[in-house]
Amino acid sequence: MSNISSDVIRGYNDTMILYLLWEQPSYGYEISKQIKSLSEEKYIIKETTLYSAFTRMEKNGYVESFSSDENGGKRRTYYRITDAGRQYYKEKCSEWHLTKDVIENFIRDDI
Amino acid sequence: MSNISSDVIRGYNDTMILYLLWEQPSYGYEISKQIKSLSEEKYIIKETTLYSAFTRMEKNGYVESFSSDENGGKRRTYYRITDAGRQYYKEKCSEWHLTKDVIENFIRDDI
DNA sequence: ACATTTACTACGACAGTCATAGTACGACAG
DNA sequence: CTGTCGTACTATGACTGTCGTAGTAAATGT
Repeated sequence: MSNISSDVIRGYNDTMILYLLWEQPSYGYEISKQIKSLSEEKYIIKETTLYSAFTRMEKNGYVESFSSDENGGKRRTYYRITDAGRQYYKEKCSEWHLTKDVIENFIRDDI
Repeated sequence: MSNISSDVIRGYNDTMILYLLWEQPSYGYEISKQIKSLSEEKYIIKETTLYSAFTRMEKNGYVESFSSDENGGKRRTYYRITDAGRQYYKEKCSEWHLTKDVIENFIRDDI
């Protein structure tokens, strides 16, 4: 039974996160659950990977964080995608098509 | 202009190499040129990456090496895919389909 | 009341890639 | 016959993203 290896997805975690932030800000735990459900449980991002992605992307200016000044509920750190982040996401999307085409030249379906 | 980032392909270098070894043994320089041409110049594997992949895969039993006892020409180290290597390659192929499906849930084409 | 879920943070290890550098042989041009 | 280019590697060390492990702490469920 072959599983998703993280080496494969490496470099697309950021993309997945940005996809989910595209419409509205969100925070770690929610993102992680959305990745799980959108991928039909096939990919579960590790917590450390996720949070370090946030930190990295904030440093790169792809997201910005703000605290929930709530009104009950736990304190959370929300992340909002920036324009640079949207740009980066778009680049990753077109890169994806390229990459997919390249890799598929090396995949056999007939074995 | 978006380029193939090696982070994406990371974890598929081995697969590409094994694909090329499937029919007959080959050696570093040739493999590297085949990857370049099969990918239509879109992906050029770094020499160090390639040779360290060979070493790793030999250690893992996916390939075995032998020297060309040639007959003129330069001395080369050839690699031959093993049964374990074929098995591994097949697993990577089915993993690829899974991975592709997962990632595509996070790619927008309409932006 | 106690366990589980939520929501993180810290730290260090590891693997694969990459930049850089160097070796060495053969072919071919001028 | 000398120098450059293409071939065919090896060595070393840095870097990046992921992951294992651990710990904290508030909120929610039973």
